[in-house]
Amino acid sequence: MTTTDDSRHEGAGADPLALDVRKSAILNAVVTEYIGSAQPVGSQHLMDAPGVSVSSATIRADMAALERDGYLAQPHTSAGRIPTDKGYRFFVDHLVGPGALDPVGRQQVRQFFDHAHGEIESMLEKTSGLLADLTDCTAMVVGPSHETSTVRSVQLVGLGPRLALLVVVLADGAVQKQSIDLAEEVDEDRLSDAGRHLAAHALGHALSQIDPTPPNSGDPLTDAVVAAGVEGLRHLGSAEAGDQLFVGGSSRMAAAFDAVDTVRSVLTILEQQLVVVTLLRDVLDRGLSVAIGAEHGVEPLASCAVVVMPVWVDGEVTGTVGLLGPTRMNYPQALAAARVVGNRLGETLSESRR
Amino acid sequence: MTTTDDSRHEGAGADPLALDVRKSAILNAVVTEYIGSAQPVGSQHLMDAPGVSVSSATIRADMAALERDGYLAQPHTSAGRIPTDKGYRFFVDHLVGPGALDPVGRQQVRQFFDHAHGEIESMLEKTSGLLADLTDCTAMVVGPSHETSTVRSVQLVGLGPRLALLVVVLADGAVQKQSIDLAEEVDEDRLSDAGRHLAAHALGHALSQIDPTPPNSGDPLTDAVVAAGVEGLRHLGSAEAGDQLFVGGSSRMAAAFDAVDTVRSVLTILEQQLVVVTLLRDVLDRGLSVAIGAEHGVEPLASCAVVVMPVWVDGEVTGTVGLLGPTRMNYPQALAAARVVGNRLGETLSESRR
DNA sequence: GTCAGCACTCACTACAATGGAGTGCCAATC
DNA sequence: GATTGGCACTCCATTGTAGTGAGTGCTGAC
Repeated sequence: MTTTDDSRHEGAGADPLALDVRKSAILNAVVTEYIGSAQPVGSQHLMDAPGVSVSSATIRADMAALERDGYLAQPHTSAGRIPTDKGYRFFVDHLVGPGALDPVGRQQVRQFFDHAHGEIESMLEKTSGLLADLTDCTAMVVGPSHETSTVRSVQLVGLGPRLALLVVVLADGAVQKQSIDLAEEVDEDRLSDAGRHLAAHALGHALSQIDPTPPNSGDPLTDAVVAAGVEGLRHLGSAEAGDQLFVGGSSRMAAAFDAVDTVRSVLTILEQQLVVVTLLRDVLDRGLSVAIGAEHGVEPLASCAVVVMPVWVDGEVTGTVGLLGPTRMNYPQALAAARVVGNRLGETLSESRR
Repeated sequence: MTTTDDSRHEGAGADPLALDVRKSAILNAVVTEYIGSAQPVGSQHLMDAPGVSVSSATIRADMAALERDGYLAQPHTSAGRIPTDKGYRFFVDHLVGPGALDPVGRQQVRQFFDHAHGEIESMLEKTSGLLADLTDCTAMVVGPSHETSTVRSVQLVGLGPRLALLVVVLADGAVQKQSIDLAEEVDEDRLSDAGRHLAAHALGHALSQIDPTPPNSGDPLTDAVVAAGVEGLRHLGSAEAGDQLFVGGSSRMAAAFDAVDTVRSVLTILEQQLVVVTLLRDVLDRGLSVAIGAEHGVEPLASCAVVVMPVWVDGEVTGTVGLLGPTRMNYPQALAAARVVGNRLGETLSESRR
């Protein structure tokens, strides 16, 4: 009797997230089952789940308790149970292993990154496609922020009498540009002259750490152009320039929901780069790798979950990979895929920096 | 009596697309009504349509004839009629005026292009958003092809011991890049030397018209780098490099159809840049500005129509704007919006070339 | 605490009945 | 002879009525 007493105390502990061993197993089984079938799960189906070797009646009692505690919900009286956001949260937090990618997926990832080359943008774009393929979710990839990347080359190109284009190549191979309006007419020679001064001033520095006051060259017009160029450089390195976002597999959202309205509102969100980037950053800042339902503050995504992984380049977090799917998405698979792809992406980017 | 005889002859002419004045009016009314309501249109509702001042019985007879000729279809026996692709085609081909944008839309367009500035990519991206807003369709914008644009600046930047980045600025402000694998290790000095040779060779020429055999410089290693650079340039100018496509408002497709499956297959197509660009080009090449249903060969878009307008820059067609919607889209509005936006976009791009 | 048994709930399906929008046809009319 | 009002007909959509079955909560026995 003492043993049963013990387990009962375990279940009734102060921590609202602590659960009976069996209840936990049941919850796990419900989530797993529901992720696969998208149908409410009844007590009968759970009898042969691992860690649950009791009768359906007992399971029913436990499920009723789980519902009372907010982990499960019933669409209607005579239906099975589906997990609530809280239920998914418990599932994710108490996942045993880190989850591994299936062999086929691992092969895909290896093949992709072994052949990855060329422009960074197209690689990130393709990475989002890869992630979407692996997980059947919509994938989001935020490119390395340019604040910390060092300048490899700076050039001023005249486009019109009072219009110049500032072209910057960063160490990671990213090319940024910024049009610069000139107050006065500047001839080609003086422009390239200013370009050289600008290069001398900025080369080798991170975009965000460029001294806002360049040294005087002696010629006021050149100085003005250089100053405009420095301003442009700093703007490119500032947060306003915005990180580039690549969304892949948005069509998967249409397969995930059967309500057209939901699909529409989710797609609308995905069209707003700023919202998506902010969402991913927020989740990461809160130290989470999964945000379920209402946990992220974006109203129209209430029936969605987000999986986020940082991308480490040379010991710094400079990018993000993310997945968006219905709350009943396959979390183990999604987490594994995001982790693996995020890591390999970071490695690949680190290599190309050298 | 002769007058009625005349009108009958008109309707029974050899041209299968020629129609009775009244039948034509009825068809017009059906299309207009159906575009608005998405519901099959009955004979009663057409009695007060302009150009149709006859009883419902007469309308019924005409509608039966129109169905026999393939312009209309009936979902089922006791329902109203909906237009077939052929019906839409007639509607589009016999539209009276060129159709004008509503004042609000016109204001939006004016405001947009008056404030348009900066990088060409972000402008095209925003243009696709504008078009989607104006028409409630998904908008596609294909940027100016780079084949004909002249080279304003060429630069070689070393990224690694055997990796260089070719950065090209074109006259329209587009920046292109291409990574170049070098067979041997090349130091910074020699690289910039090769860059100067490359620039001297390519500056002022259109990307596609660069002489594939640059003059010898005397130094074999430099020559090798220059040759690789020329190849890179020609690749950028070739069709393979692909035109850049911007898709805006893809969420509108979810609102247009109520079958989730349709939405998914359409979104899947929209994710394939090459397919979309090819589709737009094909339609334009066939001299059409509208392709309805099966007219474009893309199977999954069978329930969609495409509206295409060329973008003229300095007397040449270099880009495309397009709209994708259900076959029951608002053609007059879509055509007007695409025409206006395409024209203004062309003007804006032409200006920035100077 | 666990379990078999039992009554109960409620979505889902099938089926018939009804209403109505719309059609096709025909005889009368202009 | 084109047009029209009248009329029978068709068939979708809606409603109502069981019947079915999956699933639940409860209870008393072990």
